[in-house]
Amino acid sequence: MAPKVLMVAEKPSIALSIATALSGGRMSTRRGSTDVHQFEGKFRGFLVEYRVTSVIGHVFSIDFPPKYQNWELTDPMDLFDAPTIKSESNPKAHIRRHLHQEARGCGHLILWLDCDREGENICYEVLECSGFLETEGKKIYRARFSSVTEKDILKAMDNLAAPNKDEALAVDARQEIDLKVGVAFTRFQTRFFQGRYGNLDSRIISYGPCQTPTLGFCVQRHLQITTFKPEKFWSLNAYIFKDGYELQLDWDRNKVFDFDVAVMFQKLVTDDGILKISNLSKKEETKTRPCGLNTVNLLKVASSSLGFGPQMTMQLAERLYTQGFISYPRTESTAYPSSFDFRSVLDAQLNNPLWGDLVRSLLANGFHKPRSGSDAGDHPPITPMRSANEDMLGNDAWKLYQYVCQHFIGTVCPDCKHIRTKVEFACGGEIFYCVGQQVTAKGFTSIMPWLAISEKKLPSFSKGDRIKIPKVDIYEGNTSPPDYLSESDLISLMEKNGIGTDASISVHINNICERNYVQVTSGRRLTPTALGTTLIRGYQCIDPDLCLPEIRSFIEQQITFIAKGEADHSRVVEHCLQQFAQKYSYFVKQIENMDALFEAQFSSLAQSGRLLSKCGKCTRYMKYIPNQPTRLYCVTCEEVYYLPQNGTIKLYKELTCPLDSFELLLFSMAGPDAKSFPLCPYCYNSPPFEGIETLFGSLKLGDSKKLGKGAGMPCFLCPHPTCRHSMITQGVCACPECNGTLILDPVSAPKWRLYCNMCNCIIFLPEGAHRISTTDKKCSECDSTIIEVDFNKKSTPLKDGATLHIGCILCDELLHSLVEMKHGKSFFKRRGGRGRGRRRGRGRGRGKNDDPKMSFRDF
DNA sequence: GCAAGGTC
Repeated sequence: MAPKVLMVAEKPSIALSIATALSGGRMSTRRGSTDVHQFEGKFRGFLVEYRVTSVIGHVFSIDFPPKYQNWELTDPMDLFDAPTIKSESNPKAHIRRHLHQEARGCGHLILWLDCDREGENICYEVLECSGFLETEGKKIYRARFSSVTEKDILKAMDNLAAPNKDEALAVDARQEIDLKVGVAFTRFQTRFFQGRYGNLDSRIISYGPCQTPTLGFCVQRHLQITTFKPEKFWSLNAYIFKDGYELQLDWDRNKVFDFDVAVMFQKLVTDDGILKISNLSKKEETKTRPCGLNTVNLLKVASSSLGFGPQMTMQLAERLYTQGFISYPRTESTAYPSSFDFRSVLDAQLNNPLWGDLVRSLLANGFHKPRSGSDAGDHPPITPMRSANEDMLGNDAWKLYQYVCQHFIGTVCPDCKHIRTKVEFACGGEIFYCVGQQVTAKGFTSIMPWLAISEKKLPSFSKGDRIKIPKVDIYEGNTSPPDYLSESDLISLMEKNGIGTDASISVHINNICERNYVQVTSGRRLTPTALGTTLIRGYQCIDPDLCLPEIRSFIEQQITFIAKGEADHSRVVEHCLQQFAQKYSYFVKQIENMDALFEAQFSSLAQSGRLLSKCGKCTRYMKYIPNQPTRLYCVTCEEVYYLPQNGTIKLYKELTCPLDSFELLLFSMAGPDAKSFPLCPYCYNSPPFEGIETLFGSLKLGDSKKLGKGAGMPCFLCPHPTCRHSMITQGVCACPECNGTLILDPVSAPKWRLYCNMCNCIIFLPEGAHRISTTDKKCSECDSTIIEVDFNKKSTPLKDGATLHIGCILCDELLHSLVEMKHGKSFFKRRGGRGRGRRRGRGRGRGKNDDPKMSFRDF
């Protein structure tokens, strides 16, 4: 059997290109987590079976172990020294399993990951999954390629190298530093400010080495605008009449800031009264055609000309790419590889009704190669692939596609040529001028008309001409502040300062919008909110480094030492984290300074909200703060009680919680089939239990997510992960002892307890009860309400959907006779010896029954 | 619930 060679690319499309190039299109494709292309071919002189597949970006992502996931119990400072774990980024895709399976039986592995640091890091993720590192005799190769053309792929196959561990480690370092710094600061400031002010409407107050400097740019501009002091200025406008029309001349000094000086110059000019043409220049200028389109430029144009935000642009571009209309949309490069086939790209556009003619003439008369740009070694510039029309793509995607086409055609068009004429006039020692423009060759501007040169004709002048000045006006103006940063300006700043990458710039901008730090206003300009501004001003007064772009470049520079093999990975990480931990600790100490700014900006809880329900501690009414996060604030106790979000809240039957005397509330979820449930604000905010034995084993903190399917719905009411409170339809009935109201203990699951709010009687229900409701039946013995209990299938020997009807909680003997199941079988064994006259105990005491399952009180 | 980076 032929030896097997496995090849792994970063994304399915590259795997396909590689397989097609190496097999000449003669391969078979197997579906899997990602497609596997198989074919036979030569490798180092031997006939082998190739398998080409891919990952989908990073296989793993980094996080903290579960122990550190609880915000309440983890000091963010400890995160700097915490261990980290890597888990599959997308467990559902089963990439790890896929690679492991495909690697079986393969003696050679060729890594075709993108040729950048991230790609190098993914190489080692692939190595880990494939088991290639552990097995002796298996060969690992790294293909280095700058494009996925057949030529480049074959060249890479002839020059296989080894993966670069240092570059991979540099990425590991960045991941760990970003995680620890971001999460520590985010948790601290979120917990500090969250709920502290009434009109502070953000649930998460995040911090990150990319998003925060991005916000910093927007706020910096905002501060320039708000602190701007307009200044008066004056300028001279000279007018002449020539060839029958009036022409305004510009003043060489542009403007002066002293009115008397302006008047003096005006006098000098009017006293002279004659303009002499002192200089006349005429030269041909070139406006060069564009170079290839990269992601950043696409985002800028889409925002400024098409009105699409970066997030939307990337979504549209992604769709156009997966449908084969454009090439890969995440690229830094503006230069095409030398072997690029421009002709076939143009061929695909021949039938376009808008630019087909232009393309035809370019193909017939020869076209230019694009202006040389920069080759980042990642992917070629964004280029149209298949031809399309508006009906195929839909309005927005069509606009973006159209731009990509126009830009591409522009890159292969001639440059635009124009003649610029400048006439200079001297008068009274001052110089005035006017400029004319005449286009001689439209070049690429015919397909990109928004870049066209506007023509301006001038009358004919000759050097030495003397012209009488009819009037010289003084124009008075005010200097004006700059406008808010446009998205396009911000993208430029981010690119210039190395914030984010082609793939992540849009995410950072989206982040600061979603976190309510900035708002997109007309013309896609970014206006910081009070929260955004206050945060940045806060960093500026505690530690300005925290919001400067240098914080990113510092990390990049440090990890570059690792990538170049100049420094040890763990020492660099340790050094960086030590510095950030120091910054963190200083920030925590100084947070009061930031809080002072918040206090000035936001209203205190005592000033906001309306009175809603009574506090169980001081019995006074607490305030309901409707701004997110919605919460109650007790002005007397100065305590905050968070409420479930995204719904409405009102008093619940004026009942109080038996555990803490807080008034119960009724929460109704939003939406058409909104559910409602009662809750106690105090219990809802109580810390969760740890180590409790549940239906699902011993429970640890942070386990609630793991319970997953089959565990039923988690509780909306309390933080207890196994509480099934949300499923209770009616949790109250009459107490058999005193006819008071029985209320479910909100934190007692899975052992439901009923409390009586009058006599403090406690009644335990059988374990596993997960839904409790009152019925309209009455106990014949004592006239108490009969309640109904549903059991979870996991917790009882009952069949699915079984229901246990329980009789009167007090009168034991009735219990037996009332037991029935929906599926016809009895849950309780029929036994003798129980009957009237048994002890009618109350409370927690364990009864002496033959069968412990028999009595509620035995649980 | 938190970062930034891949990719879909």
